[in-house]
Amino acid sequence: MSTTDPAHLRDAGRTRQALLDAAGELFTSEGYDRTTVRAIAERAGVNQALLFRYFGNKEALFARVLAAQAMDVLHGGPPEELLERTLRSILVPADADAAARSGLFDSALRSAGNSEVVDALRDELGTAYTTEFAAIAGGTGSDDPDARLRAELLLGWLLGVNFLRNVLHSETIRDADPDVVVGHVVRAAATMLHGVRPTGADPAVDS
Amino acid sequence: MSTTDPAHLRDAGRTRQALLDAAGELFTSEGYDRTTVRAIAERAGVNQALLFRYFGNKEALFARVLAAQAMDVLHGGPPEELLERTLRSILVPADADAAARSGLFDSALRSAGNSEVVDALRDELGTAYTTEFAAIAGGTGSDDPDARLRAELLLGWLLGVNFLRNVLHSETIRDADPDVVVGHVVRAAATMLHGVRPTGADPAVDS
DNA sequence: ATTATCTATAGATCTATAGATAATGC
DNA sequence: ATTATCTATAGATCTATAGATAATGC
Repeated sequence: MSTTDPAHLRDAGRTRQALLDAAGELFTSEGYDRTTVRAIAERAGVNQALLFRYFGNKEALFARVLAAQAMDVLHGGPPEELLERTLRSILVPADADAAARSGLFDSALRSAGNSEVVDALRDELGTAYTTEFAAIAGGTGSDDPDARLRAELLLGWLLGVNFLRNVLHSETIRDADPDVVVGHVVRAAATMLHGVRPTGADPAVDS
Repeated sequence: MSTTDPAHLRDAGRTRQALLDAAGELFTSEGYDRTTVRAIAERAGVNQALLFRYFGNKEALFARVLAAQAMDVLHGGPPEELLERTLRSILVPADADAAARSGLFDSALRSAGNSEVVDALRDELGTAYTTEFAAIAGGTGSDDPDARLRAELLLGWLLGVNFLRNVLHSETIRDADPDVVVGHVVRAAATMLHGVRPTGADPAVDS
């Protein structure tokens, strides 16, 4: 790892990034309130005062983390695959990146940030997701209120499944075959999104 | 209200209940961490030291609140109606009771109680819910792993929708017709729970 | 006399800042 | 000389307890 690299002992950019990474991991696993600035600095391997130097305060750092992670997921691929892609990143947080990414939800979820900054940001992210889903649900126009509703219900599902999997560490979901989980959700989502029941033609009917 | 009733100025049972009620409301709206024992006592209209006298500590009080609310929902009606019933209590928290009830989710969700007591309790409640759903999903036996998985995915959906509605205060969900929301979710859930697509016979196909 | 309630405070956090120190870049 | 980093601490919480006070029940 780069932590032991003596060539970067005094690098503002690296320190900043280390703080962002550490904050992302801790906010994800502990939630906003239980993550102390001291813990973030310790994990980042830097002095606690630097957090304030680079981000001003704890909430501003949180907002940065949230925004960065959200954009990562949203622009990780084509919209049609957003559901499956997000779901898989929730189910199989193989690498540290993926785990951090799914942390977007947890962070938003478990933080009760009352600050206007954080609230506004959270609204913005929620809207971005919903709009993306609504585009799929409603075809072209996302101005169909029902399409928007169905999109939001879907977002809710992702939030909840992620919560069960990555916060409560549900054994049932952890031990399940991701393909099976994705199958269940995608099938049910199709029912809801397109208002269509899959034509009986598909060969894989369970049991 | 009874707060002004001079006949109950010095009633241990009433004080205890007032603390439970106040704690339920605050844990729901603020989460565990942001709810201070002082705030609970103030809302209950009693001295802050009494909370410790009657419940020992903050976490024990939280566990009490969580257990009480969970049992309320689980035993609020027949199992077949659990999904719709829970969903409606999430969507239309008409009275204070219903709002408090849906708070079960929020409380569990937003608290990151690391205490073994709270963790154990949360596991227990999750299992109770999942078992109830699994019974519907898998017919008689809830030992079918896939039935259990589908049940848990459903629980996750409820968690997420409740989070959007009652924590993030989503306008889209708040303004939607509860019957429509229930319709979407129940239809999609049926697809997943019974592995069956609804026979085309039903008259209400959207648009 | 018993017990519900209140006052006052100990002790342990946690965020944030002020000011000193030391490593880099010119 | 500039700026990244560290030390030390102020100031504001928050949980929990010890001990005093006052209302009830016999």
